Amino acid sequence: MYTPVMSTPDRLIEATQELLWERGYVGTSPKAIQRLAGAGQGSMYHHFSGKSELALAAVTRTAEEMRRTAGLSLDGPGSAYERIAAYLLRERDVLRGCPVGRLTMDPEVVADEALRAPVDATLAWLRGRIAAIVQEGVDGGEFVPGTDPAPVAAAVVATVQGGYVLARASGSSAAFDRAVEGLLSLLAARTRQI
Amino acid sequence: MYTPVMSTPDRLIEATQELLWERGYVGTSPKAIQRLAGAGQGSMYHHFSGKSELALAAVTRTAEEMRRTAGLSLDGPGSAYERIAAYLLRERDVLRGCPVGRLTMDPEVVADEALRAPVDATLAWLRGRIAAIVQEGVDGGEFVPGTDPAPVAAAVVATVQGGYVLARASGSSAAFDRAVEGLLSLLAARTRQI
DNA sequence: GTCTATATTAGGATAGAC
DNA sequence: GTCTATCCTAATATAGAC
Repeated sequence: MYTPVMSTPDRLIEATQELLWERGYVGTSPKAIQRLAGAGQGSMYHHFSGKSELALAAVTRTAEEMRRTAGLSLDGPGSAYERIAAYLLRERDVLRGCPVGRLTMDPEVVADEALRAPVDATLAWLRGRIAAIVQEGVDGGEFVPGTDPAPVAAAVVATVQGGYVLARASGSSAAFDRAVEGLLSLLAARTRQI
Repeated sequence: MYTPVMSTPDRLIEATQELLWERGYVGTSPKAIQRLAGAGQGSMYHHFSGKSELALAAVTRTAEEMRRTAGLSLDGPGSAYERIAAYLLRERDVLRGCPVGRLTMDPEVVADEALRAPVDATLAWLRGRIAAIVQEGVDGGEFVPGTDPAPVAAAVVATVQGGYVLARASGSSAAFDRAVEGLLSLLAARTRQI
């Protein structure tokens, strides 16, 4: 039977994704990547020019994956409120935080235009997608008129990103859940029965 | 005339505060601290046992300062909504992010009980203080009944922390302002004229 | 208290053999 | 493609002189 082993470049990228999520760019060393990928020094430098090139590949892939995951909730069935709630309430490994948002705290990521670009694009896409859903809700009479899509969408995304901060500070996912609960209660007050 | 020069320990702590804010624990080296503080190697190790002890002093001080700053808005004049708005809208160096919240993305901080404790305590205090203000607002008839203080407070703090993430991702403070605007618009809808 | 030496390990990569 | 050898700098201290 055919055994689909991941290629060395793929294993290296995946290991880098893991480490960037856990420790950030500054805290991730080439040696740690090699160890986690089960690849040798020479192997890594054969496939990639160095840490920064690997990081770019990893961040790009993580960003794609996040869009796909978020899309599952946002493009699902239900009213506008329900889809936003589905996004906020979906299963998460809260204490690990967001693999994309986390990178914004890394000085080297923010300083590197190429590394920051996919991070920016992903969060901008997320805000835009949620704003479009809010707009649908306003147009369909689900949200009360005067509900401004872009600010509400920014608040939704910020609540998630900030929820991770609260959870990691307290060592418990409860704080994340609380923040989401708070935002949803405020948002629910802007809906009308339709 | 008396010239109040900061003591070497104080300069070391302040330099560490700066670097932890900018680069996190993992990204901050003893050498960088010494350079920024204008202190020698031996001097630093004379006053502190090492990086971790210095970091603890710095984090503790940063946490105190954050409470004081937040208190200025939250304990100020005005209605409950106005004080929360004052907190959300106060002058900030948005692109630098939160010196306390930032630390939650650092694996070594989260792993170290002593370092995480002041971070946790500060954010918990902030949530509690805001929840108390929301409760006042409910009791005084300013917020509609059924407004649940703790979740709303968590959402407020999460919006700020997440707003920093959005701002740093986009390289502009506009995203932070948007998120705050969105949350305030939702919160305003829960107020009644009194 | 501060300085200079010294030590050990890791970070980040290049060179060339296999 | 992968491995080992080698290189240079930084990280994080300790030791002892001044």
